[in-house]
Amino acid sequence: MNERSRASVAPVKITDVAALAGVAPMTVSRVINTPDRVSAPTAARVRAAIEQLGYVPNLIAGGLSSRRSRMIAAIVPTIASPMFNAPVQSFTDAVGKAGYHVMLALSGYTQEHEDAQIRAVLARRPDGLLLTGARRSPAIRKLLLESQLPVVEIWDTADEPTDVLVGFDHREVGRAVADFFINAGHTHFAVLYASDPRGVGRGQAFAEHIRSRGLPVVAEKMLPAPSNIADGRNALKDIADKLAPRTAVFCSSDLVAYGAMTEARLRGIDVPRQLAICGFGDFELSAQSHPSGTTVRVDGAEIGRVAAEALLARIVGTDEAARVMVPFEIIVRQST
Amino acid sequence: MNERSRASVAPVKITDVAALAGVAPMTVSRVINTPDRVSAPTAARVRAAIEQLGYVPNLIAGGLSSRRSRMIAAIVPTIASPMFNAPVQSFTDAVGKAGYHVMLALSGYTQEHEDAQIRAVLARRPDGLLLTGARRSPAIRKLLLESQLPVVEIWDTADEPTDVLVGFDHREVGRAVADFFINAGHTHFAVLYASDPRGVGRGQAFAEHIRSRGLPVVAEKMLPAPSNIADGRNALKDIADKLAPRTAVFCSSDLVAYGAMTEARLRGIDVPRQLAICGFGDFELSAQSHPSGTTVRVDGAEIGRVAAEALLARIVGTDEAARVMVPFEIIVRQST
DNA sequence: TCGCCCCCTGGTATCGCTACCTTTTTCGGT
DNA sequence: ACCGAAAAAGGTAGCGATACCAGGGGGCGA
Repeated sequence: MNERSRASVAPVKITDVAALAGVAPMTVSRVINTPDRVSAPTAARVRAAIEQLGYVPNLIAGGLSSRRSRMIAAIVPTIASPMFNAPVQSFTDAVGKAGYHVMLALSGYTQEHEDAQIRAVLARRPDGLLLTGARRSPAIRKLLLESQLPVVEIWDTADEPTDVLVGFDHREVGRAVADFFINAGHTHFAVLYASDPRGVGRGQAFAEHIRSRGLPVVAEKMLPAPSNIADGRNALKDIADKLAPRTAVFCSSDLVAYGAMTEARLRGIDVPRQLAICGFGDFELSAQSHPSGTTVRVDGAEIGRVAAEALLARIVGTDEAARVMVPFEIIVRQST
Repeated sequence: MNERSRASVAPVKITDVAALAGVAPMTVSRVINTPDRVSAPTAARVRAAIEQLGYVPNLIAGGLSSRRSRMIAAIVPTIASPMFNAPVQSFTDAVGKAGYHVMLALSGYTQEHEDAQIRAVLARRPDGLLLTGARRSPAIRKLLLESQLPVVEIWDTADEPTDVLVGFDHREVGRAVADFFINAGHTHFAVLYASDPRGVGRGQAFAEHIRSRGLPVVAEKMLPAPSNIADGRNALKDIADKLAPRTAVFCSSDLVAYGAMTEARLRGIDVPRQLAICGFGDFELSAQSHPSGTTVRVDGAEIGRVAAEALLARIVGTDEAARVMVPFEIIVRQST
């Protein structure tokens, strides 16, 4: 053990502050945590002592004592894709205002890794947990239920969520896009989707809905998750020979859609006249590219905010588990 | 205080495991933390007990006792821009392999907020700290130095970094791009840069270098930070009437560059013949858009990895403060 | 066979803070 | 002026783990 880094970070502890201010440690604790319960002159004296000594409270000790870590763990697949940025940022901001820090863990897109991350963060005794998606392995589900930890699952829906859920139905998105294309008069359809459970949900529901109307799905292709622009370009290359005029393609993310659109134009395929493209996520790129991209918009920031509210309510214990469905919306732009 | 959420998360503690396995708590601790120091049969018995009880160690208690939180705090301006994704992901992976969790905090682009975030995370007694940029307020610098906390600053350079530094010189980038444009035969120049210190560094160094060669900077415009595609489009709109033929514009990010390129093409300005554009960051968009975008590439993942290594070395106390400069590279594509 | 040393294990004392309860002080109402 | 309730402050006892030191047992060299 390294003496230097040990003794150093905060030699000043609450008893030092208390001694300097001439009060009991408990009073210093109150000044920090429940200032209302301390008289103004005492609080001022304590604050002066804190300032003078440069005291930084030790939340590890406080957490052990109070059994509250004031920390919420959030596990998302990745932050490399813009998809989860908005919810993570707004969630972080919202719980931050309530005095909680967020410990962010990245799960990739494999369940084993997510399970491992969940187990690992539980060792830090978070006061709450945000998870992406609503599919848990049985062992983890059991662990979470038994721990009675407040949990919010976002960005998906489920018949029996673990606890609180704030999301939407990806299959419904797929069907809505299918109807949108059908109503626009398209006669042939294709779908490119990432292999994560939610991308698959959107893509397969799209294809099923098309077929249930007796219409042809000329191409259905699965991409790696998370998928990017290059995946979209390559996928369009692969399916280009199957595209009839008036084909409409649904992509599981705006990046894939942008890639498909770029590749189509390079091949002389007119977008949207010969090929209509719809993405998902409403990334800035879709609004600002030319031609701009039709997409499905979900208010990620809203999801983060609502998830934070619901989880915080759950933490203080006032609310029962809630399930909030957030709307989605097809934003029609130039690519359709 | 809510009884339910209190008593629940882990009723099982180390003494329970010890009792079941018929050993002392200390031995259970050894099985978890230093398995080499426990005999195989004992370890097996303890592991069985852990399994049977579903014991999850309490890192808060362990952290208080050992004065090691096994946690590293990372503070970056934002994760909404792709800029910091790579370093954050690779840093997280690398320190994760060494058993550390990362607590990610977002500072926005204001120093006050960053200062507040630093103070807040110090209360959790991280074993190390990753900061973006190398400019600290005097109070924070003093706090960090006195705390002797291992710190790594990334993505910038400084004469006197707080501790370890892994980055590059943004002004050098600006000059390199200026030389690149000059050598390509451009006669007029423009620059669009975000108002964060590093964007300003790149942009102003570019402009100064151009002027020092006696050449004209026909437009110099500051954008909000973080800046996006729309900012790039608007900026090009604003400076369009100042653009002479053979003008070259340097943008402080690939998003701005892409926006500028999109807007230019909509206005019938030929890229790259009438207007050459260079961005910064080598986002996937630049490689995959058409025309593809010339940019400056910095290996963010490498920065994250090296920062992790250096910080971990610092934490175990073997290394002195290091300063690692990572290279950058101009990637020439179709926009120039 | 004896003794030294190392391997393994156990006991004790915190780590820094807060929950809980008790004591002291303040103050309005009559 | 007194009483009782409420506000303010203090004392004590952990929270759940690990550092540190001590002790017991077995292997190996003399």
